[in-house]
Amino acid sequence: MNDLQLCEVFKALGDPTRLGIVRLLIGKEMCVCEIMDAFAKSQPAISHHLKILKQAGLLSEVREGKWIMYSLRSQIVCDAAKILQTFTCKTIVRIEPRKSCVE
Amino acid sequence: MNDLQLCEVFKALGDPTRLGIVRLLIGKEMCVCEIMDAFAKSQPAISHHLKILKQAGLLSEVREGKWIMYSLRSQIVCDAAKILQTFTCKTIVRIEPRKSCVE
DNA sequence: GTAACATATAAACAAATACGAATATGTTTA
DNA sequence: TAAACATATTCGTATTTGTTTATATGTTAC
Repeated sequence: MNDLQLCEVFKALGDPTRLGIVRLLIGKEMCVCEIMDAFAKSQPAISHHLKILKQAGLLSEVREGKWIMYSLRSQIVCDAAKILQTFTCKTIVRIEPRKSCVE
Repeated sequence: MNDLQLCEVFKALGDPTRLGIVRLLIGKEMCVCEIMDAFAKSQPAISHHLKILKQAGLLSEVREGKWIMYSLRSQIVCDAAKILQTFTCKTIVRIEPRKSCVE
């Protein structure tokens, strides 16, 4: 996953409704009407958020008759979490302001 | 960290410039002029992004003379990464569409 | 003190985003 | 076939966001 994709994942997760949808989908798949019931949002609004999550690679969908079942793509979540972990570094290397700042 | 704070962290990371700033600050602190040099952005633009990252809890700042040194708050990054990890779940629990969808 | 430097803030604006209403598409059932 | 249902798409609007220009604030050097 490159930084642009990672960024898209974070942007997708950076909305309360979408973070809620992701939480809702942990460990199970759900159809749109079920997801809708969890939020005070219109059906097109939910559809819109699902599209953004899907484009970020966070969701996959499978049609089952009348319904379209959405589920979390755990691998993507896991990848993003792992990369975020690598941002953690306990040792702070104190450096001086660069020359051009000082001169 | 509650979901709203988590959301704010993800939103902050969901911009290429800000993700770049965070990457830049891994393991070291830097002043604004140094951070500026890494991006083709104006000083106010960088200041703005730093503010958003700071508000999300991702950065801390310390003034040192003329300069203000920014550094990553690893604990916040670590917390967010851990929560994201908990979203990962290998077992998909297949459930049927709820009654009100079917009737 | 004043000048130069580092950074923040304000104002203005274009672009992106979230949303609802209306409509379209695809599926099932009768 | 038509009707009902589940979901997506389009469109218009209000809001948010990223940006630049101009200005303000705080610090150091002279």
